[in-house]
Amino acid sequence: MGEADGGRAGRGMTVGELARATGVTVRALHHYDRLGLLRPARDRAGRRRYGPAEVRRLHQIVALRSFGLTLAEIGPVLDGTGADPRDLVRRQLRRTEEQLAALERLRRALLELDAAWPPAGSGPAAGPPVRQFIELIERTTAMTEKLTVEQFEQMKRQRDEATAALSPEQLAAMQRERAEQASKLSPEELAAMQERRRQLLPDGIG
Amino acid sequence: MGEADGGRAGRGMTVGELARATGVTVRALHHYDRLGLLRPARDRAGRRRYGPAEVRRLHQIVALRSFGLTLAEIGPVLDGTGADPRDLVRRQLRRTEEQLAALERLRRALLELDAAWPPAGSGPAAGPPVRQFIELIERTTAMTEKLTVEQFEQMKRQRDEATAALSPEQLAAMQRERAEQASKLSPEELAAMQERRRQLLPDGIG
DNA sequence: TTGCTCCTCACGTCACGTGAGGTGGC
DNA sequence: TTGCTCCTCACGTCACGTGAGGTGGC
Repeated sequence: MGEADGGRAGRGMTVGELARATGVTVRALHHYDRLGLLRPARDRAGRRRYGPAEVRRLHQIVALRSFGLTLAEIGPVLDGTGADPRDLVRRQLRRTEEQLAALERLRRALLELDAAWPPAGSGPAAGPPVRQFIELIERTTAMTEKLTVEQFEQMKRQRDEATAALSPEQLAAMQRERAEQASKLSPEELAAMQERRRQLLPDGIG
Repeated sequence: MGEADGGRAGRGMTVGELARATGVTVRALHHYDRLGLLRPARDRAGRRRYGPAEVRRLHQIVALRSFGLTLAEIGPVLDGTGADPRDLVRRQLRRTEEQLAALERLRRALLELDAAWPPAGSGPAAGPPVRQFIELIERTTAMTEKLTVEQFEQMKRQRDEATAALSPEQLAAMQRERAEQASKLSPEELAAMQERRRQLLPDGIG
């Protein structure tokens, strides 16, 4: 037995066959081979031949990768020489939750930005949208350091100029949008934003 | 005027100074320079000198980066030659929400995995934790393709072997954990999991 | 002989980190 | 003269994608 299959399958699948069967690209399989993560046998012509054991290992690799492990972590785990898998799972969980928290902050900031946008139909008098965009971001973003007095004055001047260029209708629309945006935030979030702004003011102002 | 400041500040800040002032690393500033994103003047010795305009631009870069824009996107935006910023914000929002959805699926999977863990105090008879880990993952993971009959038989055999190696107490504990895990899922999620498993079965089985 | 698959370099991606080796101003 | 900061290469990161140029089996 072992030759009853015609000899071809007995030597295992080629990269292309395995790639088609699993959805993992040929290049990825080359990559895993080079890393020593998944080393198939070679036929006389030097081509990779994947047997059942390698196929199984590939499925494991794909599974572990889908759980967010790096390739460097996967090798030791599969060989049983890595850390306690349960710790690994919990570490992954912590990593994931940190990323989730960061993404949720980003999402909230983008929503704020979108909501604070000047009204759409305000015409060409609204000025170049790019400048408004930048200013909006500078106003929305929490800067890491306290503003200098000059920076503060400059921002004020620019804001005043921008405001002066708006029609009364636009001003009203902006105020409405701001109020609407504020209504979406919890009291705690509102307080946090105001505190953030306060802390950005140079000493002796506000 | 312009020389009243002593000449030094008049030529702007050095990279090191700017780095210390903003928290952006010297290497990053070099990087932005090379990309053409933030090109300071040079003094006679060839050193970078950042004036107020460059400092301001840096703040804008940092702000846009914090919103998830790539450096390649930031340049055009700041120069006003990019796409409509509002579209950009909304695209970012969509990207972010997709990433959030993916991370939430991952989190849920990791929680399932952690909850399905064999009891801790079950002693050395529980077998090498790594093997259990792998099996657990193979059972938990949604594979992309239908299992072959042989794969299915192999999985069954392995599961039976693993089960046979467990003490009655361990078996009971595992069943309890599974029930507990199931109770955390909504009826829809449970149905989806069962459907997923059904679809993995080879034709003619189950 | 023509396709098809396979092979091995080797550069590119993204936003820098991290030396390596050398120079100029206080 | 000693530090300190600055400079420009240039490789490394992470998991491959994407050609480039060549070979072997049906």
